[in-house]
Amino acid sequence: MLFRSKFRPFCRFPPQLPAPKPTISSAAAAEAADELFIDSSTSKNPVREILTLAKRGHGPLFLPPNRTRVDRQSRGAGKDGNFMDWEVARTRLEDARLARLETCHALAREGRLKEINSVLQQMLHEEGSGSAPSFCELLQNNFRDWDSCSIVWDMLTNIYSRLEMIHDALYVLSKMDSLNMQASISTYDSLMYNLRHTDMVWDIYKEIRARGVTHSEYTYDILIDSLCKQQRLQDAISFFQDMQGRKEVKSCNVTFNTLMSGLCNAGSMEEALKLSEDMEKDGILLDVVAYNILINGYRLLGLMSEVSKLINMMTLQGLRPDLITYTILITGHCEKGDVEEGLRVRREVIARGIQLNIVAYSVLLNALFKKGKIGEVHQLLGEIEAIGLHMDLVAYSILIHGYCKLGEIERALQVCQMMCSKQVMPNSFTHGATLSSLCKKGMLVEARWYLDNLASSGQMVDIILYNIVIDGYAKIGDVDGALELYEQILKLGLSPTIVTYNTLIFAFCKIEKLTVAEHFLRQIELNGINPTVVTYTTLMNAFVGAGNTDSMLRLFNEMIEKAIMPNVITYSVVMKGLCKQGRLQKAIDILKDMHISGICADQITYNILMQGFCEVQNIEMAFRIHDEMLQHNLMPTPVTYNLLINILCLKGKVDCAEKFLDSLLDKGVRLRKFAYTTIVKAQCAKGMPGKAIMLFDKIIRSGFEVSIKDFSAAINRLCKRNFVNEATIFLKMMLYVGIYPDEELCTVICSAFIKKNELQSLFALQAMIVKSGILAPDIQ
DNA sequence: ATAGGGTTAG
Repeated sequence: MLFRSKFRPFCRFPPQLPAPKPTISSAAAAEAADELFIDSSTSKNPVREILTLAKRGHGPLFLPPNRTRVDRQSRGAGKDGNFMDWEVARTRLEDARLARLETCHALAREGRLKEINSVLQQMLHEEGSGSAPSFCELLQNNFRDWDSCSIVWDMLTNIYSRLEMIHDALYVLSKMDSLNMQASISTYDSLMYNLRHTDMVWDIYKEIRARGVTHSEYTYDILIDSLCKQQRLQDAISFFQDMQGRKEVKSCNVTFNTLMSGLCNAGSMEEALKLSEDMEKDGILLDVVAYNILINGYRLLGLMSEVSKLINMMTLQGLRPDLITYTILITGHCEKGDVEEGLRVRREVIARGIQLNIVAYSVLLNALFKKGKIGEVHQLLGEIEAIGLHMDLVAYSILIHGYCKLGEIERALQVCQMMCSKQVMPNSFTHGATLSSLCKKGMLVEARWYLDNLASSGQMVDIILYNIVIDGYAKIGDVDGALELYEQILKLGLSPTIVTYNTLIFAFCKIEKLTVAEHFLRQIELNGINPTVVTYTTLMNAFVGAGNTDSMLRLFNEMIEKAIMPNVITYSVVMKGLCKQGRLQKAIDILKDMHISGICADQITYNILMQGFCEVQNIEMAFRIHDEMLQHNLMPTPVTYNLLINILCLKGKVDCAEKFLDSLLDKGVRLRKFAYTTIVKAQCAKGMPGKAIMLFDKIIRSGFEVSIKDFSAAINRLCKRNFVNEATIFLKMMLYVGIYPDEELCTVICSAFIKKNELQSLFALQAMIVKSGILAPDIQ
């Protein structure tokens, strides 16, 4: 390095020009580099800090290592043979187990159930799943004659079930059966609860009845909830009605509400309403909880008018809507994108003397983040603090996610540290935020490292975290990375979801391996996994990108045949393909189809259609589409304006373009730099240098970051048309903002000076070139 | 028994 700086070689290597003095663009590049850790020694990058903290293992993003498995250590030591041989280790382990089981039996004799509970929980947690057979053997061989043994067996089943080691629980249960021991109702309840998504629940219930075990206050609720979860709505209703008919138990509100909740969450409002009417006919009135369940059902369906109707109805019945009612209402408004209305309800609730809790605030915070209303986020946070509400895991996760999405990773880190200091520990949701922002920045090495660290430190990693990182690989076109992580998922025994598969299909599309992508679709179908609208839309879009509209239409027909409903994105892709083929009328027909089937076209849909018309230079249609957007209450996007301004300039209507731009600025519309520079270029090309200079000045003063390319585009066009003085003004503006011309641009300007015989300017420029070191020493 | 947070396609 030292050698090279002292003795520059006399040849043109390296072939690039030396780096210019600090300029706007290089400063931006430095910032970008900083963000991307290129300069790792000096950067004080917040993401790096997160990672460093995480690396230390006790950083705020990682749970303390309290999940280490005690037995692993002793087994490892035994295998190494350093301290004792394997046989000794095994014996010690078994001794320890026996000692603990003995403790349990002794405690059982004294009825100290809570203590048995904690001993067993600790032990089963350490042993993990698959340990039931060895425990059964120990119990059978060593504790047969203890009078308290059936309590221990029952609790063993119970704890396995509660720790979600369901196979072990069922194993112990079957052993109990063979030893003529009876499980308790709370164990049966727990088993039913953990098997609520399967039809085994019914088998367990039958066993309870066959054995004459008395049900608990939860048994029927668990059963009804389970039947609803398995979409056996009619069975759930019949069971409830039977139960009432038998008068075996007084049908209490809780059981009825459980059924209502199951029906509403299974999307069956009709059944729920019918049931509630039947109940009212029998003189049983709905309580606030029942109303809330129904109201939430309507919210889930997006039917806010029905929500309001029910709130009125409950008020007429003399029931007072509670905080949960209002939270559902606020959530509904926020989901519709109307945070203002959500905030209005909040004011109303407070005026009625009801204090919002952290759940209601979380809903509002999440919605405000999604709208980017950071000022109001901080206002609400201030309110939360003033009231003295404590932030919980969900609230913190919303903050972390929100800040990450806005790119404010420092803030996210601060929140993370804050929550850890308050003993609120991050979970999978929280980690997802960090992982997505790392992936979004293209920092896949870091994301992967972070994910692997979470997995190896025994923390909860779920399929969504893997999906996030697989998508990160897909987005940068690293299919190998994506596939390798996919294999990892399978090795870990996690089940990939359709999102995983869609993401992998996207990865193949991204690197233009469309045959492979479609083959992958066929493979997942063969494995009994149903593709979704996203699967098809991803592939269809890739075919459009490859210029293969026919294949796109083939897939579109295929999804229709399979009754997979296309959405606004699917239709937009179809329109894009048709536009590419020049079938513009057909594209408009699709837009009409969308309206008929009740799918609202959005800005991107219109932009695609507009682009189609711009490509054939049909200004009238382009503007008609713009008007239609406004008629549909859709705010055009920067892309819309870029398209319109570009088409005006392309057709030589430069003044028109400038007037349009001014009218937009008057309306307070934010435009991208492209809209301005398009007009500047057209003005330069059309011989309107004065206007170009004025507009360019406006660009700079509006705070846009201008690049050498923007200047070159103007100067090249001006020089070509002999506007040398005006080109010089651009050059001066350029130097003023700290950008130096490159070799190519210098050549253009010098040639123009020579052509016009402006030698004085030529010399001045050459002097500047030498002074600033724009050109390499050997050609000066 | 009722309310809040994370992943994919234009």
